[in-house]
Amino acid sequence: MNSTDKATVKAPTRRSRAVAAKRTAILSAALALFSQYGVHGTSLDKVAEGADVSKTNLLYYFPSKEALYIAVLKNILDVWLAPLRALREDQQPLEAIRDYIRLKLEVSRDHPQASRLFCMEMLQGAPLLKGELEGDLKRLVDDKSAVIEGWINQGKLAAVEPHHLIFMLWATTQHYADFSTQVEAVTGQTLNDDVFFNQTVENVQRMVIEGIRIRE
Amino acid sequence: MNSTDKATVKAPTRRSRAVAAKRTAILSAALALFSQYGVHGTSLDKVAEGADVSKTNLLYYFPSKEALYIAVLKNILDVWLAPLRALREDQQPLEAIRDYIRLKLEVSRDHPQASRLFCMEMLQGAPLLKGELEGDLKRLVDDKSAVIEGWINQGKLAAVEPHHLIFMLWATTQHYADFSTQVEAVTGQTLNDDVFFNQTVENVQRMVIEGIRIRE
DNA sequence: GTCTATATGCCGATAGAC
DNA sequence: GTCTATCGGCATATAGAC
Repeated sequence: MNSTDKATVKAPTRRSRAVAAKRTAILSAALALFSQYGVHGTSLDKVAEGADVSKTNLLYYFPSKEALYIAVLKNILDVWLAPLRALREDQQPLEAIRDYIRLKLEVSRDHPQASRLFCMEMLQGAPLLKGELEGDLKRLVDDKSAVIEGWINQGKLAAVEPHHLIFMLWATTQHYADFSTQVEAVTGQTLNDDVFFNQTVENVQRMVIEGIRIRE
Repeated sequence: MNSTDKATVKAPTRRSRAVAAKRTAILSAALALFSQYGVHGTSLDKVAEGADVSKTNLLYYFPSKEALYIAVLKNILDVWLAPLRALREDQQPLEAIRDYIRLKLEVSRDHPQASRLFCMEMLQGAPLLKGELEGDLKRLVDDKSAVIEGWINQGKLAAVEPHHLIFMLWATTQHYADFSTQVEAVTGQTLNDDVFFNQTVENVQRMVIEGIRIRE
């Protein structure tokens, strides 16, 4: 900590802002590289270069590569979970799910690196996130499963296992970020193309919604 | 996966069989490690140890780490694509898709490492598979899209973009292999559990099928 | 085909001046 | 906080004997 300035804690000084900016620059460069080459495939040299700082300086802000990686993961977890947090029982279920799909596809379009890094961590068994998964995430999913269960009991939704519905929502929306290379190879298009984005939103919404709608 | 080595075209001697066995042992150990730790996170030492050969010996069979990685990828591509290849227009569409989902979930259960390594490669932009993706895979997907299009034109399937339906099938089924850590953290169960496996098959089938069924 | 020994390069992290 | 210099370790790959 900076002992020369007692006001550091309250009002951010010019210096502390510069420090914060450097931290975010490093985190951003790390996310870009980790998500493409993996943690082991990325050297601190490259991260430093991407953030325009020296490697030694980087290690001043983050004491080790693992510490940096954990910081990156913590940063993106919120973005990733935000759409699910937004699900609430007082909404109309089909509208809520329609909204969720659009939101999550926006995340896939606007934060593909976060999505991919998260996926990569999961593939490896989530050694650094296992705690969060079994704690916070499980609670969140249990909570939202109860919401879905409620909708089903009110006859507003077809009887499906809530967990599997949540997995389907996750899988179908993330796919466009995580497998964007494949999507592009096959369709020749990207979510960044507005027409393709809207077509994707509508198709995913329709298939999922029709699959869980109640019919008379 | 269980394909025998074709290096010796005529009569396989005892020696050539031993050689083939070593190659597959190395490929198998490499798949297990690469899919968990990534290529960069795995040393040839560990692969050699896993295959019970010396590192120098391993490098006799595969001249470099990259050559080994490519060999592993080529091996699993077929397994991964087999279910899609099985889609044929003369089938009843809903039956065909129901079968596809079960087949692909069996792959997720029985070859999770292949699924994960494939996913990992995709996340990184598929530098070594891009050629295959834009060639063979694109042709296969175009072909199967035409099949789906045919079903739609015959009024046997709801009007959806075939590509998005294929992506949905891929995404929902692979999820249980690629994100098995998360699935297990949330549900406490695995596809290896027969009850959970069947529940998964039924739920995915129902949600997807209901989403694309034609109703009067 | 299989081994021992080793060349060679990179990378994470530390020491210490300023 | 930032720099230069460097240590120590590990990993890929090769050389050469058997």
